[in-house]
Amino acid sequence: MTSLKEKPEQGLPIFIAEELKQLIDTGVLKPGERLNEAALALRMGTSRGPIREAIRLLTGLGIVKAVVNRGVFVRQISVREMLEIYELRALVFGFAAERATEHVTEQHKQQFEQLLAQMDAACELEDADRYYELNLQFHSLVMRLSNNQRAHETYDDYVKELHLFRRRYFNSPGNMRRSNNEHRGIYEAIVKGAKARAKLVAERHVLSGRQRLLASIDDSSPLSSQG
Amino acid sequence: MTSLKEKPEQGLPIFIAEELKQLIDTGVLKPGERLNEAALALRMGTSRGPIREAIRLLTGLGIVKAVVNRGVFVRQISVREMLEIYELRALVFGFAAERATEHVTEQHKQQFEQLLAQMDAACELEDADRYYELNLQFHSLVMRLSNNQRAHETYDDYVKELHLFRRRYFNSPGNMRRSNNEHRGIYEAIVKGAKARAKLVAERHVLSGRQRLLASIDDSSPLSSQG
DNA sequence: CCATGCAAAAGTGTCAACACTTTTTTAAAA
DNA sequence: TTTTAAAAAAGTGTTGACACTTTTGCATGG
Repeated sequence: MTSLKEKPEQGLPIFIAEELKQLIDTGVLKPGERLNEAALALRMGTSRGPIREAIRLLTGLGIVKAVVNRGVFVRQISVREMLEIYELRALVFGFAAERATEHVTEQHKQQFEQLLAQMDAACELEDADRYYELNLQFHSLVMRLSNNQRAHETYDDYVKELHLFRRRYFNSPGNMRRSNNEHRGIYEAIVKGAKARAKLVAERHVLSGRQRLLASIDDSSPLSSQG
Repeated sequence: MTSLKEKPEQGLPIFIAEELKQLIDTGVLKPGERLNEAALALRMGTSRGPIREAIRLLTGLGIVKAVVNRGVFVRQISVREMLEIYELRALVFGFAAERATEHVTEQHKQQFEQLLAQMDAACELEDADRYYELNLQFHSLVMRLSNNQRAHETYDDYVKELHLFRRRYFNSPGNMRRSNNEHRGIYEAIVKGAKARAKLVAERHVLSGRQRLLASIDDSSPLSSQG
């Protein structure tokens, strides 16, 4: 698949780490699964050294978990952990929305309105993939307007981590429409400069996402803890 | 200094990473300084392999920054970054204080009061080291009562990261007293169950710490950005 | 048939050597 | 004296080999 046709301009281990992240994100490597160094080395066309370094990077990032003499495993997120991360994500998003009231410009308003219109269109077409992509952009715009780069990075990390929890989002058309209504509420509060309201609706938007996910797992999934 | 007299029960690279963290925390390795693999290997009594893995771990943790073919450097935090982290730290601490109102018990109250009394004593004795230690415990207790383990970890990470910024805290007796008054305010709001107030005073407590630090650097330090 | 223990296989941990890049030193030319 | 280029030194990047640990599979005995 990816045997170094592309050249690692930034260092082989970093390149491999990116590849591994992708393998994990796309579900090729599933949570709880062990990463076989020799097999990965063969696959990537390198020796085990860079593979090990890449894996250590991911360990530091919290994406995999190492057990001495037994290998590293793709991290499994417990329901409790997921709930905790959602709480923090809501907190940071609320913070950003509040701050966004201070930094939003006419240009940003146009971007917002364009995104909202496009998301409406995606709702009509029931195009979940497109909606998902636009949704990311909307959140990213809010985070950018927080004027706190670190908060933006943290938020993205939370989203990625929550991705580890469940592979695929099921956005029913109904959910998409409801979600975009919430987006409108956030946008309107931001342009009005209604700080407290922006914060509140932004927090609630994330937490309602959590609620939907939570509702969709109540019955199935044992979901071990590990950690 | 630490040439493997102690045995790495958890894996050599992890052990080395801990050592390196300590060297950085204690200022032996200063921000911006390069980590020499061969020298470290010699010092730790191992080969370069485990050293490199340890360094990758630290890279993932954001403690050092790697540049290809030129080595890794102890991370330097810019003023802007410091301010951003302080904002997030305040946010998380406020969140925890609010949640703490829901989980505080009689036993915790006793712990709080003991800590506050001990900090008062440290103020009287002008024992900054002792105060610092107790201060950490106070914050840790609040974070524990948030009932969000991840938030606790995040908070600790922020504190450690801010430590990278300036080696030594200068807590003048006046600052210590003021700080502990704020602690009392937080505690009282928590036991009263005054959520909004607990959140507010907790946030302000962190931000006033930021203000003090900021005031102490205004004149000196160029403090490059790097990144 | 199940339990126990031994041996082979698979896999991780560490190392020393070599390749390549960057930095420093040295020396010659302007 | 300053500039420039080449050689040497220092340092990072990668590899294959070997040591050690864990797992697997098989055979033996109950």
